[in-house]
Amino acid sequence: MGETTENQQLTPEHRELLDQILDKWSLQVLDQLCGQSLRFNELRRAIPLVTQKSLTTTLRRLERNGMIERVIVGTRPVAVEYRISPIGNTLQELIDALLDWSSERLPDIQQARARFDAEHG
Amino acid sequence: MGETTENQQLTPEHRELLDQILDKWSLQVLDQLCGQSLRFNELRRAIPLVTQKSLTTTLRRLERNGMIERVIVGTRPVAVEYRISPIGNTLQELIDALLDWSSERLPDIQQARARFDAEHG
DNA sequence: CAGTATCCCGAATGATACTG
DNA sequence: CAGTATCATTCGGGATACTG
Repeated sequence: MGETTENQQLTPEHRELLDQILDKWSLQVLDQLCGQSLRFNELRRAIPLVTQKSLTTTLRRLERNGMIERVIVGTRPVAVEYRISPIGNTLQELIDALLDWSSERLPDIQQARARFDAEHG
Repeated sequence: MGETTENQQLTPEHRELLDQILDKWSLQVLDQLCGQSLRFNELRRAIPLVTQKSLTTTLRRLERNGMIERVIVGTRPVAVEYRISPIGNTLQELIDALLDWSSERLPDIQQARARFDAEHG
């Protein structure tokens, strides 16, 4: 606390990365894969409103960034399991922190929204 | 560690909130307002590529969610200062943690990307 | 200065059909 | 089952012009 806390700069590179792993669907996928492996259609059922295409895109991007791992189970038809990776696991803690934060602050935020909506049209 | 860590659920309400404050422009605005008040055009100049419209939209949404405060300085023409709010300040720590995380993990992630890109087309 | 109001286009998303 | 391919659509963002 006595030190000047050295804040990181938000470079384009960081921003791009965070954009790719903190977006709407990615958060829900990572949330689902927290602690359990799931197959494509299991994920699809677990995440309301996601389309096949959006889910595929999201999974590919998360895999490309090393956040999740795609494991092919060579059964007939063929099964694919998705699970969190070691890197992704380190991100989980931060996402949990964000969820804790939003749980804690949501009442204040809803109040702020109500006040804003009342003051403006 | 001995306890089962009780993970928060990512409800639609939480997801919507995080979507509104962790998006591309919001992160950059919050980053800029960390530790200093800035005016509209100062923000605009500080954030490359942002348009007037996108900046306005972002600022309104952050204000509505109680993350920033809009202070009208009643000079002639009129000046408006934007600054981080108390709630927004609690979010700053988490954003800093995300930036630290991405700085730390970026090499691994770039390696994962290279491997993915090599294995796929 | 700090916006609002329009128009408009391209990227992202959805719907549908098909495949290893 | 786990996708890919294609087409249709929407919608956020950009460009531009105007205002308190």
